[in-house]
Amino acid sequence: MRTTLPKFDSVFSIDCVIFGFDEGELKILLIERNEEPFKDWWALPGYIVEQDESIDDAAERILYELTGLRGIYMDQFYTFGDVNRHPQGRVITVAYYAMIRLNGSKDLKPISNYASKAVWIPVNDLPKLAFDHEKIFNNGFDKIRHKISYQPIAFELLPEKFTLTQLQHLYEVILNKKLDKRNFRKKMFNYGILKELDEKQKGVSYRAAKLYKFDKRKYARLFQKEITFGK
Amino acid sequence: MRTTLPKFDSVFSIDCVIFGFDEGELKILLIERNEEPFKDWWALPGYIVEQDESIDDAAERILYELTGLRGIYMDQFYTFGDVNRHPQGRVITVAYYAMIRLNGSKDLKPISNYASKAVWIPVNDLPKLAFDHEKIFNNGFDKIRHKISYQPIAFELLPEKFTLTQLQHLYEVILNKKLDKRNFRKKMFNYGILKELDEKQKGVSYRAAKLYKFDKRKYARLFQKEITFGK
DNA sequence: ATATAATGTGTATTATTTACACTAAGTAAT
DNA sequence: ATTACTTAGTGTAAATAATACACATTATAT
Repeated sequence: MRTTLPKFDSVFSIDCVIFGFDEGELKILLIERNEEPFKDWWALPGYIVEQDESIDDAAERILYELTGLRGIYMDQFYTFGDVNRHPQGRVITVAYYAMIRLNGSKDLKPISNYASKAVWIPVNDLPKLAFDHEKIFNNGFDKIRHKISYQPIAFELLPEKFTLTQLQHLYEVILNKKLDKRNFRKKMFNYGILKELDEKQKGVSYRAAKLYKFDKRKYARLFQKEITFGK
Repeated sequence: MRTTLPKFDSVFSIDCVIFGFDEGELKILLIERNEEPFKDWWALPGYIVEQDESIDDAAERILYELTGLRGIYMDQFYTFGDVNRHPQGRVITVAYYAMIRLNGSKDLKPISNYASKAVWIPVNDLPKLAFDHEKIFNNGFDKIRHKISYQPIAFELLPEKFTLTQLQHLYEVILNKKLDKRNFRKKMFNYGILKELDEKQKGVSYRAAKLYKFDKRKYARLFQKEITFGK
């Protein structure tokens, strides 16, 4: 009977699907790999978990190394553990998604050296990816599509102040579906998590829309219950 | 720059929350551990993933070793990767839940030797568990509670033929909530995934209820769409 | 002033969810 | 065979949520 842990060549890594919403397009952050295997391929940002860090910490670190951002909304969504998913050995990867506010920010210079660059690429225009990263991306995209229909995570992708049209466009992009303006607004107002501001859009060449903020307190209260199954 | 995988003492394991429904109670299968650490403690069935098996395969193997069953509904739900969750080294664990039909079957003799026994224990009456297994269980329970509200996974727990009252009791136990009989039936019939049989319950000391079967084909059709967000 | 382009608003219809209580059928005991 | 018991099985009205659908308003630009 085994009383100590076995030692075989196994490691675990983190891969991140980092979503951003910019100029009406949903994008993810991809890196160009700077090391073998798949050197020079596009890939999801990810790396091996250090021995003394939790997987959540590793996910945050990787995000930080690539974007310089901390305290971002991240969720673990699935772990990929097929035997041959990594050509150099047994590597299982825990996948996270993150959502960040882009605000028209440019491509980033990664702090890490495992990536030669990091670029925002529209989800509808992704290149071939290293490893099983396409599968990981698809799985992550499905997850946020599902989640957005019962939790308004969309706010994480928008600037602090946003218009309802921007919010609707984001929903449309994620759900890949046109929505009705009046019904959409009714639904959002009914959630009661929008704070109307005394402010309007600026710099647009047409009628400026009202700006709104997201009310985190009410949000938290609303989605504690989450699941409803009446009497 | 690193070009090969690092080798430090890391392994990954699988833990399973195996649900069963028996005599109106929701239960999970626990083992009594037969090896250190936590020898003689209660724990979730789980073990280290072999080098040449995928994590999904490992989950199925572990379930098989404990129950003798194959082809059971299983879903990966979360990966736990805190640094110190295992006293002997760095072990992350990928958690799965499974649902099996109990049919009043007795406790099982495990085929494996890492467990001295395996016992069905009501979820409302769990002992202290080894490692972080309480956290894992709670997380898994939350997941099925969530999932049952949009996919009728409850059928996986019931015998092939069941009464509506049994089905309702199962929902009530999982949701921890009384449901209204008429509304519940209406809802279930509306799904259109119940096949009414020409048969009744036997061996009960009161009016026997009609038996139903679950229509897998209609189920699959119904839950392909899954998410709805109207026009 | 005028054209332009997006904002912002209401109502009727339908479907879904909820609340609620009694009769019917079979079993068991006498 | 009657009776008592226990669970099965059923309908309707009210409230809420979801859907379909079109035009006047407002700010900007010329």
